[in-house]
Amino acid sequence: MKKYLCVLKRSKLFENVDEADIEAMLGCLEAREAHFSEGEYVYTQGQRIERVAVLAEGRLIVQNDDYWGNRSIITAVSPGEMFGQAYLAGESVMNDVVAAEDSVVISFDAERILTSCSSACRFHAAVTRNLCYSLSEANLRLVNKLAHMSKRTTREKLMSYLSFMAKQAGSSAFAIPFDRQQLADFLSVDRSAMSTELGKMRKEGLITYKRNRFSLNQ
Amino acid sequence: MKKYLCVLKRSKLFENVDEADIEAMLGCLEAREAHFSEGEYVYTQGQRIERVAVLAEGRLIVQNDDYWGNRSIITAVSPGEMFGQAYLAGESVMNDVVAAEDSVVISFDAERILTSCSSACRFHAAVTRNLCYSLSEANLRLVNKLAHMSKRTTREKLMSYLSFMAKQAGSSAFAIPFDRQQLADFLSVDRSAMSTELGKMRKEGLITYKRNRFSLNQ
DNA sequence: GAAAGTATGTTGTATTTACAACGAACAGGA
DNA sequence: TCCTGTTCGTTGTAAATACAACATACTTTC
Repeated sequence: MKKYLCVLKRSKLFENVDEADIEAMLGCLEAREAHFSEGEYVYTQGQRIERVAVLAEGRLIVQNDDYWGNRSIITAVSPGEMFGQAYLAGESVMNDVVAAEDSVVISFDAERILTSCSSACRFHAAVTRNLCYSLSEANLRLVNKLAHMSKRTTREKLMSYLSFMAKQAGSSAFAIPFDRQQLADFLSVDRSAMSTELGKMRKEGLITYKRNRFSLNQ
Repeated sequence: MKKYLCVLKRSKLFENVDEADIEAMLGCLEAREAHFSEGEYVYTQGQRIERVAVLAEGRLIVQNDDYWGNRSIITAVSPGEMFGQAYLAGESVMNDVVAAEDSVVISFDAERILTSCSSACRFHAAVTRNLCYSLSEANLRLVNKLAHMSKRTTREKLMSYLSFMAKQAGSSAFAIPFDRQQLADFLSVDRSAMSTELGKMRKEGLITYKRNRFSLNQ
């Protein structure tokens, strides 16, 4: 497991913990290394996990098949990324996680992470905190995205998103981290329809923009 | 603060901790009681909080005004509910929280919750765990909702939601916790349009339903 | 600077959705 | 039973959106 310490160090779970300390904690956190060949399932729908995992090597796909067999890709997982932390509280997994390449996963016991141990394990508290921070940040991202997505029209979604970005930038002029296609995907709308709507909003004087630089008026 | 112990006990933050232990922890968690008159702001957009709060009495509205002054209600907070936990990691607040009635808020230092203390404070670890569980559950709820909402058409949203409920129930027949209007609001679609779409899906043999009892076919 | 590739904007049409209005089914109480 | 309010389904119309196809602008590469 030693060879993956540098990947673990890059993960949110072990932020501000250095490799030696991570290594010292592996036992305490009940770390396990698991190997998956391309196409193998890491988790399957219905399973209970109660572990938090970090991808050490390879690439995973989180996908969901509905009752009628329609598959949708929820997300991809790259090395250093954490997954499974949404199932801490014991809910059963609702998606399949499958290895898109030969992959190595290192997982930790959720209870152990949450249960503080003897002072011998100095950085245990840092890991607990990192886990909480990460969950908290994820919550915030999701709530914000949901706020935009729950608007009914393309224009409202855009106004919600652009307002948010302006607030975040603390200025009515700001850059967005998406190109048009990515923004459309993010807001779940059609790119060209969105482009048209942006055009209308500009014509009405609500906004001005060029490429990924926007400015809100009035 | 003693008079609110029974409300705190009902909150997710203090689940499985009894009143005496909560009282013993108040100091350690740096609990503060704050009173707000109707209309007063509990938090305002842009603020940094780094506290987790529980509403002890009254009612709060979490609302968001966009750049052009359009206000939207994000959620209401009832006594016993936790709020602010999405800002643990230090992000600044993106919404306004305003008292809809005269309200009492008890807040706790986020760092203190995450930092394990001497064994004198026996149930501190339980609170840390509760906070994590709560964040984890919220994440799961949000991700699932987002999965439904990011579908483009009403039919796809319905199929996604109904599939999810079937999986959760472990059966192709299940009840949903919403009436039609609530379901439409949850999926951000028009009730009557949704009703029509459900009718079509039934006619095509995909589903059968009566009131809030659904069954998936094929 | 020409060519190729990518990103963005525009247009017309087909489809989907929202909206409004109404009627049927159902539930609870007087 | 009748009355009342609520939920749910249906219909027609207006509006919004997706889709496809193409035009334009900008970038990169040679």
